[in-house]
Amino acid sequence: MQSKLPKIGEVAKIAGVSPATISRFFNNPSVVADETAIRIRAAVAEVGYVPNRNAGSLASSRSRIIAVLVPDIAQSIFNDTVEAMIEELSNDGNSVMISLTGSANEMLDRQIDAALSRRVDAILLTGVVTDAAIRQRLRNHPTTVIETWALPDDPIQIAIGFSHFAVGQATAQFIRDRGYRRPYLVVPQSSRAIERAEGFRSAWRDLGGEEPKLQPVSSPSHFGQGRVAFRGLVGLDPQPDVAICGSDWIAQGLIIEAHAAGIRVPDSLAVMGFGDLRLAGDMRPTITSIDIDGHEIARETIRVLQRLAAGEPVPARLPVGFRIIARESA
Amino acid sequence: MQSKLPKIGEVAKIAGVSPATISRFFNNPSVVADETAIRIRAAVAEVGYVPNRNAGSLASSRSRIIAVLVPDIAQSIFNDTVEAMIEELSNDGNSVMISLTGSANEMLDRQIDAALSRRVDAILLTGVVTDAAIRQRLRNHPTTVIETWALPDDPIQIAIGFSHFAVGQATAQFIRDRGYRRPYLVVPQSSRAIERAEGFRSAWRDLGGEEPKLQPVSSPSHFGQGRVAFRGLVGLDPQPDVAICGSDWIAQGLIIEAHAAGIRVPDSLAVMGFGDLRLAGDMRPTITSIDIDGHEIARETIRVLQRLAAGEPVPARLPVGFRIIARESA
DNA sequence: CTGAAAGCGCTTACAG
DNA sequence: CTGAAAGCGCTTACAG
Repeated sequence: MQSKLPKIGEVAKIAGVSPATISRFFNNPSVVADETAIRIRAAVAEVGYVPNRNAGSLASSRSRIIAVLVPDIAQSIFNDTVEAMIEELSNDGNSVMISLTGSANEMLDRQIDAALSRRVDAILLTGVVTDAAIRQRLRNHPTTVIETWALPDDPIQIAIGFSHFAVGQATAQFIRDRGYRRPYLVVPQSSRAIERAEGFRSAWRDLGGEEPKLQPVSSPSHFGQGRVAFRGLVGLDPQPDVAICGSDWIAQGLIIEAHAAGIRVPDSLAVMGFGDLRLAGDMRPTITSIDIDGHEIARETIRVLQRLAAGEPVPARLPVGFRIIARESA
Repeated sequence: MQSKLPKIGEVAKIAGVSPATISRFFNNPSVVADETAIRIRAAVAEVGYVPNRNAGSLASSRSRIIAVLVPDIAQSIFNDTVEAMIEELSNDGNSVMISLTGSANEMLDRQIDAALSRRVDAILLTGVVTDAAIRQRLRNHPTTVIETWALPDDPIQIAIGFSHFAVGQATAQFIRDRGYRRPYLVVPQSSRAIERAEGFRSAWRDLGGEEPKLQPVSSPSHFGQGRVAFRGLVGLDPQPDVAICGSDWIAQGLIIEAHAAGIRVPDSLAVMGFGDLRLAGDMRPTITSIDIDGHEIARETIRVLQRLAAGEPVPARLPVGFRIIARESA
C-alpha cells in the first residue's frame, strides 16, 4: 500500500514542466507540445498519477458530475434509459451520481440538496416532479435541470422526451385500426401512465368508441399485477377484447393468468404492453408494445449538455419519438 | 435565477460567527452551542446556503463519495442489492457514484481511474474481478475496496457475500431431498454461476448422483434464454426431471416454453431459479428459488465503512447467508 | 464552545 | 506552447 498519492507538482517535477502544463495535458491536451506530452505521459505512468477531480472541480467551478435522479432501479421501466445515460455520460468524461427518489418523490428535496452540494453540472430527472414548490426551487437555481421521459408544456428548464398523452392517442388509433372494440386499460397510478390513459380515452372517444373500462394498479408496476388486472377483467360484461397494460410486465403477467384460466391470447383476448422491454419480444406470444428509445434520450441529453457547456442556446422542449411495435399479442 | 451561490463566509457574517463554526454546524453539530445553532439555521435558510462538498472533500481529504461498480443495470440480478446500497449509502450521508463495467469487465480499468480521481472513500464491486492485474492494482491502493456477492478465499481487501460454491452444494442437497434424480443445469457463463454449478456437481457426486447435464447460456441471463434452455432439454435421454436455472428469469422463460410444449411444471418437469426476484413468487407456478438478502449485504457494507472510518479493524471476509425458498415449481 | 490562519490540489487568466 | 501566482470554498489542528 503506497500511503501517499502523488500530486500534480510531483509529476510536474519529474516531467520537467510546471503544474499548469500537467493540468493542460489532462484537460486540454491539444495545446501541449507533442514532445512535452511524451515526457508527461512517462511521468504520469511512473508515479501512477491520477488527478484529483474534486480539487479540479473546485478550481474550475465545473464539477463534471451529473446527478441522475430515478424513482427506483430494482425493476424500473426507465432502466434502459438510465443505463444508456450512465454509459454516455461516463464516456463523455462525467462522473454520474445516482439517487433514488421513490415513486412518490418523498425524498426529493433532500436529494436535490445532495446534488447541489456536489455542484453538479446538471440534474437529470427521470419522471416528472409534480411538487410545485420543488419545481419552483429548481427553476430558480442556476444549475441545469433536465426532465426526461416527458414533455411538459412548461418544463422546469429543459425537457427531453415524449408526450404520454400522444402515446395514448396513438395507441387508441392503433387498437381501432386492428379492429378491437372493447378496450380494458390497466393503469398504474403514476402521473405518466395516467396521462397515457387520458390520451387514449380522448382519442378513443373521438374515434367513436365507448368509454373504455379502467383498472388502476399501484405504481411502480410489476409482473404480479397481471393477476389483479386479469381478475378485474373476468367479471366484466361485455367482455373486453383487448387489455392495454401500463407496462410489459403487467402484460406478461396478464397473459400468463389468462392462459392459466384457459383464455388464449390473442385469440380470445388481445394484450398490449408498454416499454418494449426485451421480454416483450421473447414472450409467448410475443407482446405488442411501445418502444421508447432510451439511447436516443441519453444521446440527446449529452448533446444538450455539450451545447450548454459551449454557451449555445438550447430549446426548452426536445421531442424524441416512440414507436408501436406490433407483435403477436395484439 | 440567482447568479451567485452563497458561500460559507456570507452565512457566517449573517449569523455573526466565523466560517469555522458554520463548518462545525454541518459536520459536527454537537459541538455547536444551541443558541449559535439557532442563529446559523436562520442564516442558512435566509440565503439558501448549500455547502460545497467538493471543497469540503478537498479540505478534509474525505470525499464522502462511494463508487458502486456494477456490470449492468437494465436487467441485473444485483439490482435489489444495488438499490439497497444506494439507499443506505445516501442515508448515511454519502454521494453514490455509479459505473457500468459490462459483464466482461472490459472498461474496468478506466472506471477505477474515474473513481480514484474523485478520491472516493470506497469502491464497491458487485461481482468478481477476475483480471489479476486489476486485483493487484486495487490491492496496492490505499482506497478501500469491497467485493460483494462473493466470498473469495483471498479478497482484494474485504469481501461481503456468500460462497457460490456453497449455494451449489446446498441446491444439490435440496434437490436430492426432494427426490429428483436427473438434474439439468442451465449455467450462464459468468464466474459466479459457473462456481455454483461446480458446487452442485461436487455435492451431487458425493450424494451418489450421476453427472448432471449442463447447458451453458450467455451472461447476463435473461428471460429469452428459457427458450434455449428448453430446447437443450427436450432432446435428452433420459429426460431430466429438474431444471436448475442460473436465474429466475431463465426459470420463468423455461416454464413458459415447457407449458407451450404441453409439458407441465412441476408435474412432468421441476424447475428451480436463482435470485428470488419478485416474479418468482408471482409466477404460475410460483418458482422455487434462492434468496440473497441484498439489504443485508448493503447494511453490512455500511457497517464496514463506518468501522473503517472509525479506525476499527474489519475482517477480510464477511459471510451473509442465502436461503432456498421452496415454492411450487420444484 | 469558538476564531484566526494555514492548507487541501487543482485551474486559469495573464504575461511571455 | 509554457510558467508564476492567485484563487476556488471549505476543514482542522491550535489556541483560547
